[in-house]
Amino acid sequence: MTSITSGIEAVLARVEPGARKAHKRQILAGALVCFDRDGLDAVTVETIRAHAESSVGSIYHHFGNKDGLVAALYFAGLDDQSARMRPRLEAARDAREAIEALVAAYLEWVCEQPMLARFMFRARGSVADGPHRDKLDERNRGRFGALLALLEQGVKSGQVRKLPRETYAPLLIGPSESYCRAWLAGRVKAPPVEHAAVFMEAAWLAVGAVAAPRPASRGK
Amino acid sequence: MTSITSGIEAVLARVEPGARKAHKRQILAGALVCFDRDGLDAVTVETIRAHAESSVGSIYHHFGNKDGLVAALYFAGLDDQSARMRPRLEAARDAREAIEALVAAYLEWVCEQPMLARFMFRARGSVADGPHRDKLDERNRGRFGALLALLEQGVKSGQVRKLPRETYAPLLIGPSESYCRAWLAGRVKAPPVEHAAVFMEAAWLAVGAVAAPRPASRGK
DNA sequence: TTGAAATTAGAATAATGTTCTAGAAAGGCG
DNA sequence: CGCCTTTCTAGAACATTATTCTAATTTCAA
Repeated sequence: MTSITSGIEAVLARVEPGARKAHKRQILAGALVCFDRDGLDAVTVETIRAHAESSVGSIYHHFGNKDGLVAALYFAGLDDQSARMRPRLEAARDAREAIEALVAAYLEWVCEQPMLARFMFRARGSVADGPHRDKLDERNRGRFGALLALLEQGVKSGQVRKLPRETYAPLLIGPSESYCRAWLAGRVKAPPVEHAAVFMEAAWLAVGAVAAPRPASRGK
Repeated sequence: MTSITSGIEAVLARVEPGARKAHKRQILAGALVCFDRDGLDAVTVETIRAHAESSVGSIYHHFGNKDGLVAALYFAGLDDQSARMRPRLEAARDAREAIEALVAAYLEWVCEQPMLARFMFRARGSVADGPHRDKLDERNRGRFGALLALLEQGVKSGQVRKLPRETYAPLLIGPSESYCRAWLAGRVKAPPVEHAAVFMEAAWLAVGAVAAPRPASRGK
């Protein structure tokens, strides 16, 4: 039996490879299951210890504290998500392809790793506040840097509308994130990929320079 | 000195009115300040008690437990947000006006109540998981119900595109939420209202039936 | 004024995160 | 192989924090 738990093992095998770290991976995978079932706060270190058949000593040795464990899982997820997206973004030859690739890849990843995705939504605040804030910002810059460059280029060539730089990311992934959050919380049934076309098109409409430059009716 | 703390007093005065509840409001207002400064998890009941010059007995009497206090604050914020939006939504005579009112009102509210808004982003998970899940779902249905009806109507009259019902809300407020979250976390500087036009237009583009029915180019 | 209900108080308790010391396993190197 | 260093595991001890409990105190209506 090759472990049914979830696709998490594959993720961890890449982020924390090697036989030496089997136990560390076991703690992470077990903790994810606990977090998913009970929520971040409700899970105690003792719960994690029991689930991984480990000891508090091991847990603190590997992760420092509970937040450290949460952060490790979070960054593992972020890495996996990036790895899933990178090739598709790199294959894109223009802004529109890149945008559609971004949205599609994001939705697909969430559908493939629902546990991890749910965890990441829940843990985002904890990581963003904690001592890893800088690391997180840096990674996110890396993830969006290439895309923003393509967009700038698109602005010059007239394909992309000139908008405040900091609004591009929210416009592009905001709706997808919002829908995925609802799906992971069980508030809607249809898996995100089922609406991929909708969100891809919306992203392009928000940012692409379409037919009419502006309605421009300012009447109040 | 009419208390400088924040606009929170006005909010609480509506949600928990009366002289009898002055102490309860004081606990809530003080807790919000603590949460905002230190983060949800870092704040202890003792911190809250000290800040409100209260006692643990009072706190537990009024709120049951720490999560109860968090939930009370959360719903106070939700109520205030709804109250801020309702008149503007009701004034809208068609789908486009309603959508723009929704987005504008949301952005304005976040700018007026940044502490409360920041708190709500942080606490959403805790409330959505906890024993108030149903109450939260119900309120959110109420908030979007009227708008969805207007949208349905717009679909019939050809103003609004027919999209999967559950995608409207993410398309409309997803980008705004995403940007507000970034602003409240200090990752971007410009206040959300400064980009109101951008997000209003994006919302309409995502959902409104504009000029060309569809590009429909399916070439890969 | 008086009695019941609501509220406040804070000591006592229980749950949980974290530290610490000892020892076991792993891996290099003569 | 045998010694030594480093890494890892273990779980008891400790510290912090949420929560409970009982006894005052206040409020308000009759």
